[in-house]
Amino acid sequence: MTRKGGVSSKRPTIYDLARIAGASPSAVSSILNGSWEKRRISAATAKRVIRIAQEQGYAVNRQASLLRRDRSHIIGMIVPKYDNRYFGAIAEQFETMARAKGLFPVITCTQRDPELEFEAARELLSYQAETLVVTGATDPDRISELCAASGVRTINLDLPGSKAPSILSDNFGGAKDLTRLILKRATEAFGAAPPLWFVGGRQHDHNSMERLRGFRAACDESGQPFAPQRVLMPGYSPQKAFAAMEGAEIPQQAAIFVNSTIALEGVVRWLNQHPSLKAVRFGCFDWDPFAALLPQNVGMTEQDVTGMLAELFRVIDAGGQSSTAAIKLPCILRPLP
Amino acid sequence: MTRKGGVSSKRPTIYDLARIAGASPSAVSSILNGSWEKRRISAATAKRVIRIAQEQGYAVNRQASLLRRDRSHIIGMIVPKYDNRYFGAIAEQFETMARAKGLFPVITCTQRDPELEFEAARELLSYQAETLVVTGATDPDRISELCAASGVRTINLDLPGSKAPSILSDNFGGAKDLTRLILKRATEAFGAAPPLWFVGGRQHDHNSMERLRGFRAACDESGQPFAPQRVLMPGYSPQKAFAAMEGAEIPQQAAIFVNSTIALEGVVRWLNQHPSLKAVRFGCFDWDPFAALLPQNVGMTEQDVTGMLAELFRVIDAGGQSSTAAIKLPCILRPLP
DNA sequence: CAATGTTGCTCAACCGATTGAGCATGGAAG
DNA sequence: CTTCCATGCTCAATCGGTTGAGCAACATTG
Repeated sequence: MTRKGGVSSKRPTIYDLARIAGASPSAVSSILNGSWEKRRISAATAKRVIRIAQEQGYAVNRQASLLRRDRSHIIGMIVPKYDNRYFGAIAEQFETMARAKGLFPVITCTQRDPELEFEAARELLSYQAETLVVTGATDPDRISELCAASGVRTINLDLPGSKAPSILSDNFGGAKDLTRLILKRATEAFGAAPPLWFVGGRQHDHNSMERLRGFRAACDESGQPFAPQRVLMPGYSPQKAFAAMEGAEIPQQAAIFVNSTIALEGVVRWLNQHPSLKAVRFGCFDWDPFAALLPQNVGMTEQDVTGMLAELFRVIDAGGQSSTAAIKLPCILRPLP
Repeated sequence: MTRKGGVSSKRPTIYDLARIAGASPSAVSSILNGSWEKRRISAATAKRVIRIAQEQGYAVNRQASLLRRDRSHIIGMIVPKYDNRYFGAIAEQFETMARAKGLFPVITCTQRDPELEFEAARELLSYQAETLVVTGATDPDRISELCAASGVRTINLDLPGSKAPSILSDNFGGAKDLTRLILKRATEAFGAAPPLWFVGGRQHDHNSMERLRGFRAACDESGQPFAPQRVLMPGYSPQKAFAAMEGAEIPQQAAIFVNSTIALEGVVRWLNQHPSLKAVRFGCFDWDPFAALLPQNVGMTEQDVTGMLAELFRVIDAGGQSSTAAIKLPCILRPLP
């Protein structure tokens, strides 16, 4: 059996199948994509072609198929990292839900690099993605503009943007609740409210700012002084959080609001190197099953990933007429024993 | 400005650009894909077309481009899960390294569902992936056969297959080292060697079998009895590990070899509900930064993800003539204080 | 001044699937 | 015996880039 100019094997096309089956390429095409009944192809021919396709190991060429069709059903997602539970869960559930909707999910991980984010968005556009979901990007509006120019919908997940619908956690409320819990537990442990640090995140990151606002609100509410020098926002990485801890002068009786499990990695590594600080209490915005078992941890804030993704697909299903207003979902506070 | 039969805006094509620039579509194409010097297009025309492309927000249609070109540069990967550090690191580093090689990585997560694995492989074939990397699949040989029929290379990562090159951790050696460490530490803690459990993984999973073999070798070597009823392999999920622990009658002085952080989630959740077992020691095959801080944890086995991926791309660069023999990489044992 | 080479492009076929239009054939109705 | 319709297909254009072949216009060489 030879195909494609005499070279044997490799990727049969509908033309190969048509020749073998003694049918026309258009018949084969419609049989394989399911439109054969509408096109009045007999069941006998359909059965024969399907058998031959199977024998030949035929797989449609999506490039050719999508070139002609009007919809690609591709939905792209940009994520900053895979290496923590939060984004891992987002990626995994996104794939599952997209597939359940008959879409083809393509996720790409952009390491919080603004240029890579933009390049990845371009690339997904080139692949004719119909929708682009942007998570944890530095400049979502730039991506939204790029996509809008090509008529591609974008939706911001877990970050706000002014040019596209955004789905967010209630970072303010979540942080306020977590701060309250930390203060309560630390006060119980130490007999009095200890100084409270805020560690992790980025100065100009919207989520970080909102969480800091919630942190501050809880401090104010309980009459705790808010000290700007105890706010450490060195960026998202365990190393940076660790380095920031080095610079902070943390007393033996202290409490820490840790902004993300990424920062928590640095914080606990540092605390572990300073056994005199065994009494220090912390709480963390974001959830991790192992971090939840650390003895100094008083509670973790779990973001409602399933809820956010359900909301995401609701917005997608609703079509283009959705507003750019942000949808906020409450977080789940998980106090620890 | 109208394009595509009078409808305004949406996705300009090279034909639109050609019309605007007063050039031919082939000139525009070669300018935008970088082959214009070879095709003797003047720098002036090139500059003009590039400017117009930018103004119009042009992005190449990969579907059309790939249809004609002979190489797609797409490299696919199948991963079972994203929600743990091991596969998170694999996915992330794979993307980074693939991009550095000028490839377009497409990762899909298949939830350890054999049918979904196969479907995902088909799908990646349809997108003209040139290479498919299979991780954690139930039946890698079935996928290898499918791909071989289309002339697509497959490479197994972290699992052995007979139909494609495989890159593996030295599960036997890693498990033997970890078991030794667990026995040593538990003996130190209890004064005598306690009964040793093996928890996690699947009965017919190659990696689990190899680790069990290493576990057993270390038991034999140190004169510890190997008790089959203390081997619990309920499958990969925290819930299953938890349930298995419920059935096991673990004494206060015991030690556990935990096969994967996924199983560890269930094990520690269970241990946490049984405070009388505070003394129980465990070690875990796979690494996690927070699990590493749990007081009962004596050590974790880190698989050499970077090394495996370096090996993977070495095999890919070497081209088709690589053998189907397995390449084994040593694991890194990380003892904990 | 003819032959030759170089520059700067354009033409048209092609990749593989999709799809609107249309063409035989056979049976039923008038 | 014609007309009409249903059935079961095939034809050919098309999607948007890519690429080998080729063509003017001009410069250079003998």
